Amino acid sequence: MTGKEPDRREEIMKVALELFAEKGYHRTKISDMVNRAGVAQGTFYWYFKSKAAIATEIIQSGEERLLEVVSKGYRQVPGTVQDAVSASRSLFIELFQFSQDNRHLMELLLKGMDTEETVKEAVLKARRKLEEGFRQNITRAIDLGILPANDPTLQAALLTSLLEGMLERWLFSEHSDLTGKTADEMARELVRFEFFGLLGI
Amino acid sequence: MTGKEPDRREEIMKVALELFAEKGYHRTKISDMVNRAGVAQGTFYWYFKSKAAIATEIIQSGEERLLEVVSKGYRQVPGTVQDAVSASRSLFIELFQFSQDNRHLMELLLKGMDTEETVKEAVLKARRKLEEGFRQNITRAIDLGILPANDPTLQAALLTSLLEGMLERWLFSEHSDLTGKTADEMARELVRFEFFGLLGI
Amino acid sequence: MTGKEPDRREEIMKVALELFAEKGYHRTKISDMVNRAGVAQGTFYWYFKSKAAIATEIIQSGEERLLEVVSKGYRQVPGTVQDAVSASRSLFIELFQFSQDNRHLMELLLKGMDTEETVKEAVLKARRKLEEGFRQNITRAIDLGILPANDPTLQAALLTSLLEGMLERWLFSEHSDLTGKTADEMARELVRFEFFGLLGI
Amino acid sequence: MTGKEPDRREEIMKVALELFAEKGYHRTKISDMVNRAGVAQGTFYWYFKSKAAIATEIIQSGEERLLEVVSKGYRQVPGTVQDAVSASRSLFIELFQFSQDNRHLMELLLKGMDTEETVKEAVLKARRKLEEGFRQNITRAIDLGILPANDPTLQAALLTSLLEGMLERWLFSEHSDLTGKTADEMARELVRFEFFGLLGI
DNA sequence: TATGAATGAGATTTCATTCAT
DNA sequence: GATGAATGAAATCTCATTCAT
Repeated sequence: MTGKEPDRREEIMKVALELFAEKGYHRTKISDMVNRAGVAQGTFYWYFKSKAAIATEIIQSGEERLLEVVSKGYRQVPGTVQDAVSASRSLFIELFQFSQDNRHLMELLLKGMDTEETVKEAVLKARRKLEEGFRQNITRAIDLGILPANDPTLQAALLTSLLEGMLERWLFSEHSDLTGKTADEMARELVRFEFFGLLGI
Repeated sequence: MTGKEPDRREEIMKVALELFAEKGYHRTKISDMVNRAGVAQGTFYWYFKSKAAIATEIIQSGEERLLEVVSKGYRQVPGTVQDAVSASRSLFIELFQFSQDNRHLMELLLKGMDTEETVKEAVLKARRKLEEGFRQNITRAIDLGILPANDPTLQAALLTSLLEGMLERWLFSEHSDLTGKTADEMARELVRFEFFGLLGI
Repeated sequence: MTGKEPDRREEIMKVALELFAEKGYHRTKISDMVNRAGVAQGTFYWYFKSKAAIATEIIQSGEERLLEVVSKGYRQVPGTVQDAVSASRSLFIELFQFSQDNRHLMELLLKGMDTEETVKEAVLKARRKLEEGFRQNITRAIDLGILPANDPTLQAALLTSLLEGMLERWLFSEHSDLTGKTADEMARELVRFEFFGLLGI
Repeated sequence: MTGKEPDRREEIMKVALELFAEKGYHRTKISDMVNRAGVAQGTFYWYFKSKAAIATEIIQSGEERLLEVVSKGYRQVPGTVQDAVSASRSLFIELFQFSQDNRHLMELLLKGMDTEETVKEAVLKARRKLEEGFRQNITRAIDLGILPANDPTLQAALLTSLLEGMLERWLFSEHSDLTGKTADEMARELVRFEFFGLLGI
């Protein structure tokens, strides 16, 4: 009544995200969600149209928050290469931190490809938007004469690949040495490679 | 006797791989496989224990062929940076070509994460082995003084991320400009970035 | 609310027991049960984990009711042989009557040996408890000096064999002359043999 | 060629009987039989029409051998009660020994009731014939004035119940104390009860 | 809003039996 | 006689979704 009672909808979304991340989309059953949320099976369908719908909604709301981070990171206009490097570094620090705070979401975004068409679409859209953000930034840097005039779409693809792959290893791969690193360290390494490649300092 | 009679086992594996790539693991039913292969439902179970079993077997046999490409690509010993660059380039050309010729397999390897535990393990194992191949090569280049002494595990992770991400975009993303490029062009761009980063020539 | 609405769970158990008795465990399909109960296939699984589970539950609840009969029959303390004979006779009358009223249950208990391990265990447990009841009674009669001091475990085995065999013939064997007899007559004959053997009056 | 080559038919029947006894009729698959017999799946159907057919045949051939034992045991004509007791005792010794030597067969006969109709019929027929043997013997003893003139059909039923139950406990029940007894001891106890009941010496 | 019982389409798997060689 | 691959009917079970209250 006062706005303090536990918001069922939020609660269900929260546990759904947890479960999707833990077990994957297909192995998560509606019954798992409602059990963990402590509500009845029917209640789920009062709040959500279907399993695909809740997944899609989770992804979309995650996408918004993710893009916010990206857009915030691109506010300053770099003047020199050094400016661009440090701008990039702070963006990636933000991104790694966001991912750490939202690891369930990131797991869904990075692995949730074998699902119903609509869910898959939502995932792809979110990832494409991220890549598009990178592309715009690269284009601007080229326009400003900071980066050489290479194909910005391609560069964005390379950069996003790098980010996605490193996030996956950092957050989810027990077999990787990266698990122990901080968001800062990860960002630093990624940016070094981004600008200078294997031969870089 | 003639070597012409249809090998049911091979046929079912071929069809299964196609379907896994087309529709994903979960949306592929045993009935889809046997219908397309033109055999009875029971025949599937004569050859394979379960759906997870056929997927695992497909992945393992793919892993072998993939690693063969990688090991072949690492035979020459580079003397200079230029040697290393061109060795890397030919390896990646091979890898992109292999992936193009085995796009279904690659789809499974790159996207098959929401599956039964055993299948997922097989996928991860294959990808880890690939990364390990890269790591060894980088280590050797550092030992030879060709690359700066950075953490080779990290570099391998960066490199594999790059490859996996670019393969995904090149082969499966209709939204990407990359679709039109040749294996050669992809390899060339990837290697440029690999060695010189965004700032490279 | 009215106590009249059909209890699905009870209904399914009732129907299942009927079918187990009519057709045997293996020839009874889940579909038979739900068809006869007039519910959907899935409903079965709302109430029971599996076919073995419903059978086990049926047997266990039957065991309880059966043992109640036995324990009730053992209340009076016999003073003479004649007391013991008539106590035994009234117990067996109860047992034959119970069996007639629960012929389906008895069929399961007497014939349900070729089933899943868990079901078989439940059947054996019920039968062992019955035999144990007999053993205690015989022991008491020996202690009271009413019966000669022979091995009570053995005597109980002999007695239970008699009961089980005669129940099987009486209830289920169309080839037997026994079918026409009443519970009273069956008990009387059994008890005569129990105490005096073939040579008895 | 020489009559020495392993008789496939016999071999399959032997393992089938083993398996029926070990696992029950339903849990025994044709594939189990042929695996253990070391022949191909198809071979089974060269020798037997069906699973039910082999079971039926096993039971029928067992029935013959069992009845032979019974008929042999009934050759002497008793003059006194003591004669009858000792004749009965030697018959039961034979029967217990036969059962020990043919425990798989007896397991099938005593427990094989939840099977296809034809198999069930074969089992029942064998058991009925045994009971009929007892009945004839009792009738004769009554005619000779050795036993009181009670209903011989009923007496036979009681006696067969006793035998079947005790066999089951002796051969197959790990929970029973009887397992350690010899065929002789079992027969002696059974005959004591048969003639004198619980009150007997 | 909330419940939880009920549904039923459909998926996987089993296995006795057949058949071409 | 013998093989073993192939069949397909049928059974069990799952689970997203609906519905009466």
